Amino acid sequence: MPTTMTATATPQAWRPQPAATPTPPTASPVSSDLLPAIGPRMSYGRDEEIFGEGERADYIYQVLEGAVRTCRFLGDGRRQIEEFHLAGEYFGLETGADHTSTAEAVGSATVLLIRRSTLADLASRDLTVSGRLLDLTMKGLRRTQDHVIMLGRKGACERVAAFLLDFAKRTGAAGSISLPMSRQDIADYLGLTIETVSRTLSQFESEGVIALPDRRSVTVMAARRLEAFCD
Amino acid sequence: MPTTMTATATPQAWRPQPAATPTPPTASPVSSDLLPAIGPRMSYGRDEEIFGEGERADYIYQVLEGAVRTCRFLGDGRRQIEEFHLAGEYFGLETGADHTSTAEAVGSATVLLIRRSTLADLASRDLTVSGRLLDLTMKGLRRTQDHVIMLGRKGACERVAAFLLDFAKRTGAAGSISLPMSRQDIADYLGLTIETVSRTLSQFESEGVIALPDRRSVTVMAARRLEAFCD
DNA sequence: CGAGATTTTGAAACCATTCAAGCGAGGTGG
DNA sequence: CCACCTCGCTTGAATGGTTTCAAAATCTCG
Repeated sequence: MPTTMTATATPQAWRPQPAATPTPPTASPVSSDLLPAIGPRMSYGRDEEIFGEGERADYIYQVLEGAVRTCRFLGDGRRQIEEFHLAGEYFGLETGADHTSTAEAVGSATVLLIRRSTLADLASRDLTVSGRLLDLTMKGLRRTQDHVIMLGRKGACERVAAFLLDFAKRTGAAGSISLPMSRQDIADYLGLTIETVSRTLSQFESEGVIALPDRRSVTVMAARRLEAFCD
Repeated sequence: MPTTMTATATPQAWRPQPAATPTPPTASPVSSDLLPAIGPRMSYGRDEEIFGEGERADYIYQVLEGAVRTCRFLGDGRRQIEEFHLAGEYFGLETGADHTSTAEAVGSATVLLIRRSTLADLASRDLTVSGRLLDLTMKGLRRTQDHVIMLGRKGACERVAAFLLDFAKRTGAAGSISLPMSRQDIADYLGLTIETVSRTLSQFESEGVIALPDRRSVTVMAARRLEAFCD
């Protein structure tokens, strides 16, 4: 399956080097709502890289605004998005010294940086922190396992339906979903091609299961019927 | 891709109810080499269930002998194996109250049971334990992410090649690999059908990359060439 | 309004699956 | 001990879902 060329022509389309400069760390520390840690903020523009695979992992991150995608690349450019991280969610936790994935802003995004050494320090004193960290990691593992069964055993319709429902649930959008990511992002998350994603959405629309008001919105008309596609 | 019926005819073939009775917990506690925890042992026969999805997760487990598979099922019987756990490895860690996967013995297997409450207790006192637990979980997450990119973006040859190399590496088998699992297990791990796995192995053999002395053995003749298939 | 990028749609090709048959090892009973 | 049966695996042929290739349509933004 020498699959998907992730991008059309220019790599910059989906893996752009920071042409726009990231907002430098602000002095104003903001306390995180989940971990009692503080740190600087950073803002990124659409498709900007937050960290790259192989870079040193000195921080972990929490999304404050926007959405972030973590992904990995195969030698020939094939891309697999591991997860979309929405406001409030954490990403960039590593067990080793380096990042094993790349993180990029899906649209404009602001993230909170938490120094790993600070966190380790904190966790060694406060049991709730280390517990929270473990819980967070396990929840991530669970989600990734869901991803595995989807990619391993589900067809295109099931994948797209599951994606829409999951996204609706996570954003708390009752009915109308606003998608921050492109079709290519969705395809690379679902292990499909952009064409298949588009066709599947069109099919759902023609069946009256969803409506597609514009390119970045999906209205769920019949959640029940969508669920029936999931498995 | 209304895929793979996991089993041929009888569900018992791959999800047999314990006809053979599991060995009841032994009185002799055995200390674990990784976590300073002790507990009873249990032995299981081929394809016997260790715990089922939805059951209460009172223990975590370490493989002492043999191999264990953790998997999940879709409504229509499709199966996805999440991981094969070999001697020394842990499985069954959960963040919630219940197991989210099913665990079964691949062949005969012996496992060490570690009571979750005991472990939690231990972790709350000993920082090395809680750290070890987090590390373990993160390593599991990393492996699952590897699984995701494989299922999402790799073709059949790449999957089988990667599986063989990973298994060889984990068992420390230089050259000759002894597979405890069936072709169906491999297929359900790789998100393929049994026929595709078989064909791919035959192809590798005909190309001189591997040899297949018997059904449960693989000899890697040209590791370098096998690696080239991986991505 | 025009140019480029993204998305949709169509047709053809391809890879993996499905369906089906044959092979071979292991176990059982005569 | 061998015939016979079963089960797992292999192999072949046909089908089909997804991808690939190509082009039209739509949106975005200067």
